[in-house]
Amino acid sequence: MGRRRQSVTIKHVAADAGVSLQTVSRVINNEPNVRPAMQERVQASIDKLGYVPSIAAQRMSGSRSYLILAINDRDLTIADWRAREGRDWVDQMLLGGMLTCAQHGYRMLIELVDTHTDHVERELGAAIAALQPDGILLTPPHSENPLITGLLAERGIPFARIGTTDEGPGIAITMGDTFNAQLATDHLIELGHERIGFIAGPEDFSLSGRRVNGWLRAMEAAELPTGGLCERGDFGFESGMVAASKLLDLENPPTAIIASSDQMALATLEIARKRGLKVPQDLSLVSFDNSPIVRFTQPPLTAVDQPIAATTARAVELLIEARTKKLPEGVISVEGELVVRGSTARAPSRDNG
Amino acid sequence: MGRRRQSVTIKHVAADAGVSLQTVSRVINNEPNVRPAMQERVQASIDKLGYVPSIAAQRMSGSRSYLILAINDRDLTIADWRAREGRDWVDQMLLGGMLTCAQHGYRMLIELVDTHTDHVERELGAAIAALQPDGILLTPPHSENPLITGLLAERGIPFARIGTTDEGPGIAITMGDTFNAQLATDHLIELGHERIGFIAGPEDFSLSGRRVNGWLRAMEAAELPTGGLCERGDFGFESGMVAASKLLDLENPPTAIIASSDQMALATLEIARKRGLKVPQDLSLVSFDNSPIVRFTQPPLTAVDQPIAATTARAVELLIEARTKKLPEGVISVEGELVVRGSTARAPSRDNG
DNA sequence: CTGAAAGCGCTAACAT
DNA sequence: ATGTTAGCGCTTTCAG
Repeated sequence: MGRRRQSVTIKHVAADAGVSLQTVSRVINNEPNVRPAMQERVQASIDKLGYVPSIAAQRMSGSRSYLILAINDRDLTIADWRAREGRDWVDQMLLGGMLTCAQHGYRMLIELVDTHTDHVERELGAAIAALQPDGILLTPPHSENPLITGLLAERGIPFARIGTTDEGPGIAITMGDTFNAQLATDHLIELGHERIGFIAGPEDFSLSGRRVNGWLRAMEAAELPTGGLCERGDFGFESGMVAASKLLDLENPPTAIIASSDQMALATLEIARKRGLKVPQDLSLVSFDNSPIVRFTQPPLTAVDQPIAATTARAVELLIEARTKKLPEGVISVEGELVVRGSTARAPSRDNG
Repeated sequence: MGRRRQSVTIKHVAADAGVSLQTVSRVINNEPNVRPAMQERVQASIDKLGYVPSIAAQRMSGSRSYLILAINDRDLTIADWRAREGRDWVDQMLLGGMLTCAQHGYRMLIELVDTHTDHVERELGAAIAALQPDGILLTPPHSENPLITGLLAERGIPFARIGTTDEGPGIAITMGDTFNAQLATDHLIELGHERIGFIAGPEDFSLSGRRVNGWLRAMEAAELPTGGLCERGDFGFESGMVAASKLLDLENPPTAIIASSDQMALATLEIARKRGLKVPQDLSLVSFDNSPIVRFTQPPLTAVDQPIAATTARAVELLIEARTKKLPEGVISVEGELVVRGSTARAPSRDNG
């Protein structure tokens, strides 16, 4: 209704402290060329009046908007929310992103954007024009969409590409997929497993390939065979069933399986149960998301924890720093860790097989 | 870095269409007094240039900020995020709130605020001053904090109080706690249960009382006893263990228990297991959140689904309407529903007891 | 080091 | 029905 104007503005502070607007502005923004005594006097007025600058006005005058935009895929995100299966990707992003933003006086805003339509650019362009964010966080699959990265680069908006190792403009930051897969594989190798199967994710997610590489690397380092031991799924349950079946149908089936997603791990668990294979006695199983549900299965799953919060936090920091420092070149990797639960155990002794 | 100015402004559109800024503004805001032909001409220029108004500028000139602020309790929210136990309250709020906001050209922004400190007012005041939101969504326990509701009322910012029936300024909107508890109780009564225990939530959450009332009402309507059948917990697991034990220690113990939270339901399940009571054969159990985890227990729990998304969506709608229409008086209730799973069954026949 | 002036993009209020 | 003017709160010039 009635136009709500700012209750306390920079003018009030200036008047109270008996200085010019400019000096107040300098104090707010921690700029140099303010004598300590002056700085204190102004700060006292700010505190006294409870003054907080209007972000809109700051943005208007060509300064920052103090807004970081996190762009998520609309369909995937809404599907997760509706499914209510405990996938907490968004929460973890908020945990890492919001808190880091808050530390620097920024806010994080989530924006859902369709990848699959031809008006990605329009949707994104509109969000940028309306909000004028100081930085943008791109999550898969957006982080590998050249239409998007191109647009952002062109407009000169700092952005981070989460979950990709592609070269290009903006900060590339991954969750250590290769490293994490090695971690999981090494864990199984240490438990004496020699035939370790891997259920990969879909090819259009580059992280799928990196995870396969990590597994390959660890297997090769241990001089273990990999031939025929890698099947590909699409991250979903059904595809996991198919892949797990194929692996267990092998003449010489694996004694351990690493699945690239929680759903595919759940599917593997289901297939094992159907075949009378006990987990972990007969088959060890490692999941590749550490989403909440994997703790509630029987047995709870050993899982690679994707450091979503830490990665998001780091990305936000870099984005905020981008205003002053130069963005780092190359790929940044925030490594995950393995959470060992009940689904992995020593390999069954060979004579039992 | 370089001040990033709007690429296409209202000026460009005005020039392109050969009209005044004001006319463009009128078209953007769907205001009257624009001839259809003119409206079309301007819209054509807008589309052609891909113009999107700057929210900052709109807000600056005393118009809307197109921002809805959702205020959540900092400690509780962060604890949930860190625990990674699948509690998806925030996600459901986003699902209902963000999508509804988007339909109206608004954005929803989450802000974490400490309830327990003495500077609640400062924190909230700062958020308001910085963001100048058009509406605010208050979740428990903030929705019942008079310091907050008072501040908001004073500043004349439209706000919704979610999960409360308290009188006062702002829109009060509940998730049908009384109704939902009745629903759960009626379900058990229909299954032939006559002794139905209830584990209430803590007293400082008003919804705890409303849920108890729903249970009482249903029991009384069926002329069933309630004496000694209500224990109180604090929503947490431990308290659920204590409460469930007390109920099952009764001389004439209940054959069914309704727990006011998922954690307390899980605790009841655990206590039942320890005592060799089979769920649902010996004891039926209903949970009062429908958070993701209750689907992964053995057996999966029958649960009251809290319509968080629907409630948030409704609240956002009302907040946006508040600009033009008057806010509704009284309490709005968005009712939930019962999701029947494997933890409820016919009451054990009396001669077996 | 501090201040004064100009302007960001938009809309409310007032013309016409 | 359309155009003009003034100003929102702040920062960036540019002067002192």
